[in-house]
Amino acid sequence: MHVPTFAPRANNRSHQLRDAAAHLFARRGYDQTTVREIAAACDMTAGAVYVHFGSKRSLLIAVYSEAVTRVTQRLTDAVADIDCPWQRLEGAVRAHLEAVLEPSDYARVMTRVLPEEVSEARVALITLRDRYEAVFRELVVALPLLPHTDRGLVRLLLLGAINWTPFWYGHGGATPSDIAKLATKLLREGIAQPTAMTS
Amino acid sequence: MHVPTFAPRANNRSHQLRDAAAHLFARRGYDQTTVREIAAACDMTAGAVYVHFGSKRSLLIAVYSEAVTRVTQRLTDAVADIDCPWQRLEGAVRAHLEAVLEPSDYARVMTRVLPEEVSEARVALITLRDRYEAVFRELVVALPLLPHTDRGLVRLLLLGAINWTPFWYGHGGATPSDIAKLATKLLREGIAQPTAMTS
DNA sequence: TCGTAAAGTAAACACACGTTCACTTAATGC
DNA sequence: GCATTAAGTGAACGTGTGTTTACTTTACGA
Repeated sequence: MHVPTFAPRANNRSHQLRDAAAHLFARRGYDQTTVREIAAACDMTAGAVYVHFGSKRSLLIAVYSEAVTRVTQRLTDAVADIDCPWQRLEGAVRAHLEAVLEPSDYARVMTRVLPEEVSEARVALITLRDRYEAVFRELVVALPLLPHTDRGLVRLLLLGAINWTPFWYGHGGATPSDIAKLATKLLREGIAQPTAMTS
Repeated sequence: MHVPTFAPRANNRSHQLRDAAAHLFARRGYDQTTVREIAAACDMTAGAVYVHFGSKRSLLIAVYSEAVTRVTQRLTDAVADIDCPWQRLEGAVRAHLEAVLEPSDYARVMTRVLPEEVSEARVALITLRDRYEAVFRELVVALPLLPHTDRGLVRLLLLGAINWTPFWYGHGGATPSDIAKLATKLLREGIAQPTAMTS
C-alpha cells in the first residue's frame, strides 16, 4: 500500500543502448540498421530496447539530439578564444570537420542520416539540425562581407560543402585543417590567379 | 522447328517503367520506393517488372545511368559555346543546379539517392557518378588558379555545395543562376569586404 | 495462319523487420 | 524482509517487401 517508486534504476543501460545505436547509425545509416543489431551490440534482446525507447524512431531522435548537443558544444569551445571573425569561421569549420570525419559516432550521425530521408522523424530531426546551424548563421553574420552579399546563401553553400565531406574524405591527403583553410580562403579572397592587368 | 525470335517487341514498356522508377526514386528515395508502386504507376503488376529488369537494384542502376548520361549531356551543351574558364564553370554549375532543382526526375535521382547509402549498388553507382564528376574535374583543371592550389579539393568542395542544394532550395529566394554566380565568385575573388589598409 | 517466345497476371513464397506479450529476474524504497 | 516495479527474456505477431512461379494473353516472324 505504499507509494510506488517510479525512478529509473542506477545501472541504467539506456545510455549504452544510445551509444550503440549512434555507432551503427553512423556506420550503416538508419534504415540499414536493425533494432536487433543495436540490442545485440549491448548483449540484449530486441524487446529490451523497448523498455527504454518507445520505438526505433525515438531512439534515432535521442541519438541525433545528443549529437547536436555535443557537436555544438565542441564548436562553441573551438571558437571561444578567437576574436577575428574569419579565424572564428575557420576554427568552426575545422572543428566541425574533425567531429564529422574522425570516428566520433554521434557527430557522424548528423551527416550520415539525413533528416530528409527519414520520413518518420523528419520534423524532429530538422528542428534539431537547425539548432546546430544557427551557430554557423551567427558566424557568417559576423563576417565583414561585401554589401548586398546573400549571407544565407553563403552559409548554405558552406554547410553543403562541409556536410558532403564524409562521402569523399580520405581519397585525397587533405586534413580537416587543410579543408577548413581552403574553405575560408574561398570566402575571403578566392583562389584565382590574379590577371596581369594591362596598366 | 524455326529459329526463335529473341528480339524485344516494338511496344516496349521498359522505358515507361524506368521513367516511373526515376520519378519515384527522385521523390521518395530508393528504399522508400516499392516495386509494386513502380509497377502500379505503369498500370502493371509487380511481377511484370521482372520481365524487364532482373531486380530492383538493376532498375536503379538503369535509372542512375540514364540520369548521368542526360545531365552530362546537358552540362556539355551548356558550356559548349563558352571560352572563358570562369564562365564555363559558372555555366556548368547553373546547368547542374537547373537540372537538379527543377522537376527533372532523372537528374534529381543523382542527388536524392546517394550511392553510398545503397549498399547493393554502391560500386556501380559510384562508377557512374565518377563519370559525371569528370566533367567538373576538367572544368576546374582549366581554371587559372594560384599556384599550389589543391584543385581536387576545390572540385570536391564545389560539388558538395551544389549537391546539397536540394535539401534547402526554395527556403530563400535564390535562383540557380544566383547560386551559380555566388559559387563562382567565391572561387574567383571571395566576398570579403576589402579592409582599408593603412598605407 | 501458326508456332514461338515476349509481355503480363494473380497468387504465393520467403524472409526480415518493428513491435508486442506473457513471463522471469533483480534492484529499490519502506 | 517484502512488496513493487524496472529491466530483461524469448517467442510470437503482423506486416511489408523483393522475388518466384504457374498460367494466360499477345505481338510477330516465317
